[in-house]
Amino acid sequence: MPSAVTDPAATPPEPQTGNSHINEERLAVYFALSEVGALLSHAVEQQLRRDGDLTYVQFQILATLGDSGSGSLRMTDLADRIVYSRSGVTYQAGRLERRRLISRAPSTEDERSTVVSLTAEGRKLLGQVISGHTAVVQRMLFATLSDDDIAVLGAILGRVRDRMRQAPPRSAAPRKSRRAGEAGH
Amino acid sequence: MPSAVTDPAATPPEPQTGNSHINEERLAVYFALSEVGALLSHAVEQQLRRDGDLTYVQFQILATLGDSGSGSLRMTDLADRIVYSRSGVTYQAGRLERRRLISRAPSTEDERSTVVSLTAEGRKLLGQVISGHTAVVQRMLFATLSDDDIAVLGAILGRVRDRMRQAPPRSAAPRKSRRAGEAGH
DNA sequence: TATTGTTATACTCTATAACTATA
DNA sequence: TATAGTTATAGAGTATAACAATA
Repeated sequence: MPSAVTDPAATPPEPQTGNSHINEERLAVYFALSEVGALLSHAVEQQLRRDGDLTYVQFQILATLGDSGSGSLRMTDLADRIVYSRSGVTYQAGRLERRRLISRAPSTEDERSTVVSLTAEGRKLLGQVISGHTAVVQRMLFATLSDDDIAVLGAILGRVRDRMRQAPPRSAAPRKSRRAGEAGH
Repeated sequence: MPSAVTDPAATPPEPQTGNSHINEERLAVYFALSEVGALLSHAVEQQLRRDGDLTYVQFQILATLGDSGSGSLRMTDLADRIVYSRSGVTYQAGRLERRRLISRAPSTEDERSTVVSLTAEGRKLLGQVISGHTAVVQRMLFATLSDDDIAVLGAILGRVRDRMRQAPPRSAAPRKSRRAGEAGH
């Protein structure tokens, strides 16, 4: 990672109160987190592709369906759960449907809606893929750590995650409102 | 995150020796790490786009050049540093060159090579963007944590990262050799 | 009128291989 | 022959808006 980030000429003009600002140690932690996240997601994506020829989003769709008791969801609800745009879900659902991993049918209750369902084939593939998924995570992430490490890591990351979820997207100027279409990365 | 991952029918058939396998707590830690990584990188990408209309890869290119004393690198060296395919770097360099943030010129030493250089404009933009970059990381990641937390987190993640770097891509069957073309996500 | 989902369009990015030129 | 870089091609994914059907 470039150390240009620590260039004094480039640091923000905030008051340096000692522990309120980025320093070398914090940068190193940030880079470590970035790299671990990137390596882990890369490994997971490789595994998903190898074991099921699935992208991460496609896996998310199958897993979300598999997780919903009935195995079925409306397109909109699916999009909301995985935080993805509707047209994006339509596109991905089209690909999964071609492979017979899901099926789509109009809802009987509300004829505007489309209900997506996991097929038997889709459920089977999901089971196969999840097993490799957990194996990768165990090998890449947990094999290195003691139970204490895991507990501490979980406590810290849980706190950061909760804070991030609340954090407004900007310091000032709250956005008009969050639109579904913005969600798709 | 779907709990289908914890479905007993889907767990790998490994011996459950107590601390060698994924359990609920570990899954929660994995999900927290994934979510923190995703939220952080999403926030960083938003910031880069907002403050400089740059993608992360483009920022990496500028930062890597800015970090190299001279502000210049060969295309191949640049590709190696940011772990990206050559044709991908050619494509991104084309975009950055159109915006006059970098320039390309044939090398005088080896006429096969192209030397990429940060322009004054590119250096200026880099400085502007980095300041927002560190601010985002401070706000999203470190504002929540004590100095102790940061130290512990750094120690654990550093260990995981070192291990991940060594880890062979598969359990068995080592690949023929790592090709540059594979690196570009 | 609002909502659900699809489609059309255009653009970005990636992967692969072919290609030019220099060494 | 090998290396450096570009280009051509095709495909995946995304964002936007327009659209038809239903509520």
